[in-house]
Amino acid sequence: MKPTPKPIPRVRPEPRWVRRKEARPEEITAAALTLFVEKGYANTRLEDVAAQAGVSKGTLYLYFANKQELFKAVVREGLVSPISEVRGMIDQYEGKAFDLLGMVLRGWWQRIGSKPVSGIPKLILAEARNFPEIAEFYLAEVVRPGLEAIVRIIENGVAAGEFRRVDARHIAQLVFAPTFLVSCWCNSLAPFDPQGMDPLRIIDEHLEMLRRGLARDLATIAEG
Amino acid sequence: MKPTPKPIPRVRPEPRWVRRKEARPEEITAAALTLFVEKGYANTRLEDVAAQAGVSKGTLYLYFANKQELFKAVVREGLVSPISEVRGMIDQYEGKAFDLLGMVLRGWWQRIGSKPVSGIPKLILAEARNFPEIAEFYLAEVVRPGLEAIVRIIENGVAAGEFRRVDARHIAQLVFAPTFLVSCWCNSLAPFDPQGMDPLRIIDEHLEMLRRGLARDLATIAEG
DNA sequence: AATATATTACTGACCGGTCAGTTATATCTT
DNA sequence: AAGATATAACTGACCGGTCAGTAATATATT
Repeated sequence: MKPTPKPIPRVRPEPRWVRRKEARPEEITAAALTLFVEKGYANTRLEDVAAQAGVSKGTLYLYFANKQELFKAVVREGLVSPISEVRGMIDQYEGKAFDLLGMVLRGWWQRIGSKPVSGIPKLILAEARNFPEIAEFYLAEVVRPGLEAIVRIIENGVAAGEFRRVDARHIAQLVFAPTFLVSCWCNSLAPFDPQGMDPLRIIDEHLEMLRRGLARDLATIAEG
Repeated sequence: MKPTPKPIPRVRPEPRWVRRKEARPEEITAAALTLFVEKGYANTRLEDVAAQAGVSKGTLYLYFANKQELFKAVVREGLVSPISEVRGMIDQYEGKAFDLLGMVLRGWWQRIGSKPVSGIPKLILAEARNFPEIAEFYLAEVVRPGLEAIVRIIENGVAAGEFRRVDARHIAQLVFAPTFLVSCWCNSLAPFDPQGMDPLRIIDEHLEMLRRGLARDLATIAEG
């Protein structure tokens, strides 16, 4: 029988953990986003979130009051910066309304659609009835401002004589529709049918349809 | 103190319940659909489903092996008849491709979009990762056939010289996008913003955009 | 009486949330 | 510079409620 090995005294024993008060919240919300998107809210175990964030379950509760608050934090964090970015882009723009539409949609894919944040709409959708507070928040902070932004682009286009006279509100919803479809697809069915959708290509086709569908002067359609 | 009233012997005591072997399954799946759509899969208690179906919890298990099977049954049942209906409509059609597009989209709203079944896409979306089997089923039985149908309409339109030369597959996805948006909206955020969306109006605007966006002969655009 | 259908009462796994205890780090003392 | 002391970040075992699923029992139907 081997003698019990005497523990080797290490000069610099690696600590079991280190203090990282600043970094924790973001790491936790990032892990939570991943798991929420993958498994849904109810099916995500906080123990797994903790593990993925490299932390213990108890630690979660040092930073978030409970599961709901963690969920809210995930949503808020995921949306704040992207929105303000797009906002900035639109406000300081001068040029053809249609080109701005193109920048917004393609920018959306680059900064949101292709990133993990794109899973948030799916989450909201699924959990809206269970979290009225979040539904309201999402409506007020994302849906309405986003729609409003597109509405203004359309109205500018109409005013400039670039677009035909349309109901800007309904058209704005149609402008959004494909991005919504894409984000939902990528975060739920795509794993089962990888080649089923080509987001960038769809956005391009969508833009072409918008160009033709919105044109006031039919002669300009051929130019594209 | 009143004497405890002697129970009145009834000639025809109403039965506490009656056998309704045939009717149960549908009633149960209908109740389940309602609750699943409202609360999500995990958050729906079978006890509540049973109550809503006017039955006790144990009875559920006479007709469905477990919660998952009930869920699958809900999805399957909700999709079988609507799909075959739309199928029939498309197969036996002769006429302008664009008009058929209009019939399909407006028919979708009448028979699906405005009905409880419209909540199913939301469910699939939310639970796809947890139910690979259902995801596959939905892809195979709904998404691909549905897309294929639209693709054929577009291709016919192109072949007939009615539409410009387009990539039918991507356009088909764009055709679907607004219906998807509408069905998700109605079943999650609409309760918090009732006037936020007017489905029929959106479909009409969408059709107008399609008419212009797909037209080969620009002269025909003005006709609409 | 026999069987199918339904109810009721129960079980046990699971997981959100808690908290007593542990360990890394900062500060004080010599 | 080297302990000694204090603080707060972190851990993980545990508790309690919830709910899917089951077993035992009752009622309807033939």
